Amino acid sequence: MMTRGASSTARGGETRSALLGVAAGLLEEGGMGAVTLRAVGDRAGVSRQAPYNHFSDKAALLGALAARYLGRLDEEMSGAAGEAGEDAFEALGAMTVAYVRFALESPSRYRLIGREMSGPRLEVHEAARAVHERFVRTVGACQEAGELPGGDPEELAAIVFATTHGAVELALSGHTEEEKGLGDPARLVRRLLDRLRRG
Amino acid sequence: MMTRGASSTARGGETRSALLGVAAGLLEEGGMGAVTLRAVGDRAGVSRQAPYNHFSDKAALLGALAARYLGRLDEEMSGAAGEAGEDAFEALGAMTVAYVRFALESPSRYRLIGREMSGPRLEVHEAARAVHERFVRTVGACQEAGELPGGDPEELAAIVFATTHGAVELALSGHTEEEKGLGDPARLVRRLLDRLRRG
DNA sequence: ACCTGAACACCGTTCAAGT
DNA sequence: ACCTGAACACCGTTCAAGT
Repeated sequence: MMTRGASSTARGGETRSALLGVAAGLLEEGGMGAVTLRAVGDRAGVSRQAPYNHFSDKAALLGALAARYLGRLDEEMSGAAGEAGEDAFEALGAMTVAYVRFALESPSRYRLIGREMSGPRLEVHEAARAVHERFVRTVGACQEAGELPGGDPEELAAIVFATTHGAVELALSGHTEEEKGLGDPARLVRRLLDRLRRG
Repeated sequence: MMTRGASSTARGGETRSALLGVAAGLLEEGGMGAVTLRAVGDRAGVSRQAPYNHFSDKAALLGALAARYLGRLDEEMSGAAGEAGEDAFEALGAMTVAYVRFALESPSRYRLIGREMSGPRLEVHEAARAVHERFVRTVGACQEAGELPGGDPEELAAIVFATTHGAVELALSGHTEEEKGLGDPARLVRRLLDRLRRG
């Protein structure tokens, strides 16, 4: 029994979350083009105007979705680093693997994040910042453990992150030589890390 | 005097090229959202249906535009490498600088290219291949000159290219620390090259 | 071969009105 | 506070018809 006015829909951010879930489903099933406010409303079982009660416009909904995805990415990176054990270098490697897996699991999802990252929405940038800082901390730990060369950890982390992101983009656009294993972004990043370690 | 039927518009791919030019103008002025087939037709002084006589649909026009941009990027990279002189390492650096400049000069243009690169259009992939191969050749020259460590030039080029692309993305999304100079992708790539050379 | 003008289906967004 | 239903402006695309 519910305490105040039973209703199959709405109340207390319930529909808001449902709308985001529906949008995520549409995105991962049919790509960016399938994410339509009308389709979101239909599948959520509400009217066309209803989404506007929870998001100021479509861009706001997409921003909220991207932020949610970034939160999940951060969790998965954190989990992967934890499972990798104590060695900082292995933790960094596991993080990049988790990042790559997250991206390849659903390119549409990854593209949405990329799209929103160059937008102005605050929640997106805050969520991205968490991921970025995790990279910097782990790279710093590698340097302290003597597993990566010194210098500004921000700079080294930027290089590692840029390469990871770039390698994913290369893989998603099919511009990598499969037979050489360059099609696997995780492997490419690992090669970079190995080269940096030796240097 | 024209030889066969004077006309201020059309004939022999003239309008096709004009449509592409108009689309480029709209893109660089107002971003992706401003590129509308209707707006293209209007500004080119033709009807709404006219663009369909030259492109099967909007995606085809965007693909052609991306391919044209990639051609220009390749030319600018080639020019920059030439001006850098004989040293292969300097040529590689100049190429990455040209790449970064091209991207930052017009983010909308760069984003269109990125968008189309993960699409299926052949002309886009061929144009991208030229840029990619230029990177590989120059990296190979650096290795032969002993200015970069050995190993598969494809792999090393992929790392350099991925980092360049990733650094640009970082800069465009504002996730770089300006005060440390990490906001400049060219500088970040230079740091990577220096680290690889020393290694 | 290339063009115009009208039409269709679809989308984001807003308004007026209900509870 | 949250919802529905109708409407408006805009877009990609197609059709019928002209030269």
